[in-house]
Amino acid sequence: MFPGRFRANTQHSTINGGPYDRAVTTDRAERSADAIRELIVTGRLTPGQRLSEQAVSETLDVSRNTLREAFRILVHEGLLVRRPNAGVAVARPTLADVVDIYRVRRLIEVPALAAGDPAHPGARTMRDAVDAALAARLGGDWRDIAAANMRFHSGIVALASSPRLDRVHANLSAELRLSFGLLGENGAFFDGFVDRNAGLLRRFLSGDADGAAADLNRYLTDSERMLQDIVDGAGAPGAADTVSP
Amino acid sequence: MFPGRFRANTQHSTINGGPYDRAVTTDRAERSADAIRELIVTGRLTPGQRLSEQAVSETLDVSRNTLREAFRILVHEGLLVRRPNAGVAVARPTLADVVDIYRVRRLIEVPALAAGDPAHPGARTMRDAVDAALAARLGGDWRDIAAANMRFHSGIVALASSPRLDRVHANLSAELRLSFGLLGENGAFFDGFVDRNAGLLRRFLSGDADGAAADLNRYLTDSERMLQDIVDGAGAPGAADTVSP
DNA sequence: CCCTGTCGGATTGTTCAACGAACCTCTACG
DNA sequence: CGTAGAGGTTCGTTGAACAATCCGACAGGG
Repeated sequence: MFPGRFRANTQHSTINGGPYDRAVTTDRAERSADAIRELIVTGRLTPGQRLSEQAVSETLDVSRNTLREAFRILVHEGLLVRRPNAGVAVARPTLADVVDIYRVRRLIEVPALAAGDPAHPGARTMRDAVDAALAARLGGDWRDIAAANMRFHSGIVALASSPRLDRVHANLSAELRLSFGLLGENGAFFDGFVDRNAGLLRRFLSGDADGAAADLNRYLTDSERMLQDIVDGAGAPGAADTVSP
Repeated sequence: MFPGRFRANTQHSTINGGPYDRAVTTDRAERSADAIRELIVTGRLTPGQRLSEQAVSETLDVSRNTLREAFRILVHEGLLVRRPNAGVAVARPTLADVVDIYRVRRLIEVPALAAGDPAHPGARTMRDAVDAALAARLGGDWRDIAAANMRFHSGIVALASSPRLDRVHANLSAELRLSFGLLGENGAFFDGFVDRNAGLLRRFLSGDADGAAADLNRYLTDSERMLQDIVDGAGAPGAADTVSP
């Protein structure tokens, strides 16, 4: 009705455009969910923080009803939790959650790698991710390293060529990054893993899938232990919630 | 001090069949989703069938907005598919879907059983499910057998004590039951598996977890092949689909 | 001082009505 | 026979409204 309504067209398809540019973006609720998910996994929303429907709907410029659909998605993914009549808040991963996430990761990733084919497109993803991680380490932003690391592991899962495994794993990654948020600036954490990933990849590409899988298993064990320590250490505050950036 | 601590968890376990009152999910959208899911997995809504927002909202006696939240959940679970500006329809599982579902099932169930402890509560679920299946076979309704069979396998997964695996597996079960809908009345399908489950369970309880896991592996292979034939036979008409009663 | 019960404001859960836009169908025309 | 329109139907999204519930402040008693 009013010009103010329209907004954020950006990549949005024009009125008609090519028939093929849709299917990816449309759908305001999904886009809102993407935006909020991004805020969560990048740590700009912290665990326990409450999200007011009105405030967020104004920020994202969508109606409350549409936003509620977005919340449904994120609650279903486990990134948000809902309390009856008290709205939603960013999930607060517990130690048990971290353990569980790693258990599932191990179950998915290790067999995928052990049975993987170095010629599979997923291997390309892994290679690119390692390169990106090496470059990011020079750049100095540990967030970039973390992102590349995640891509590396999603490449491993891709080796299985299973849409459902990809989906589940993507979800686990998001939950994990939510836990990473507790890292704060303490992300030197990842540096040691970059080389291990590179070695693992070399081994895999050379045909030693079983050896690579064994490497991965150790990696997951070590990584889990480190993350457990972090979550455990940061799990007591009790004070949380309420927006206030 | 901790009036309402948000904690990630509680997606009520849908294992229990009885619609007991218990702190009912006082959440209309979720309840609506449950109702629709039930219609889908019991075959009263057939693959490809379109769901009108207005019609369904009147049937369930909820507003269109609330129903849209329920649709979001089910789309996310893969039981409904959404076409832009054309609403939602019941998903139409393809052969690739069945293959993928079984791949993930195998990945989850076999290790869970192999590493399972006969003293775990999940074993009790398995035992009860076998008993129920044997009873249902006398009763004659193959749907009861199918339901018991599903409970048996969810018991296997429960052995792993992983909330996330439980959730994923429950979702797979729902998708599978959606495929079963194609069975029509042709469900003698399951009869042969009841005894196999019983044998598998006996083996597991006697301490031979590895042998039981091997049984399970064969079971999944056979079951998958049978289901593939069914889906293949029912999905024949060209690549294009569209409902066409 | 701390605990407890109550009250008002704020937020959520849910519904309704509305409107543009996209789709589907059926017709009329070349 | 095929195609272009017209019209109806449904979706996508919004804004407003109301009851139910929760949260925080406040007052009173131990």
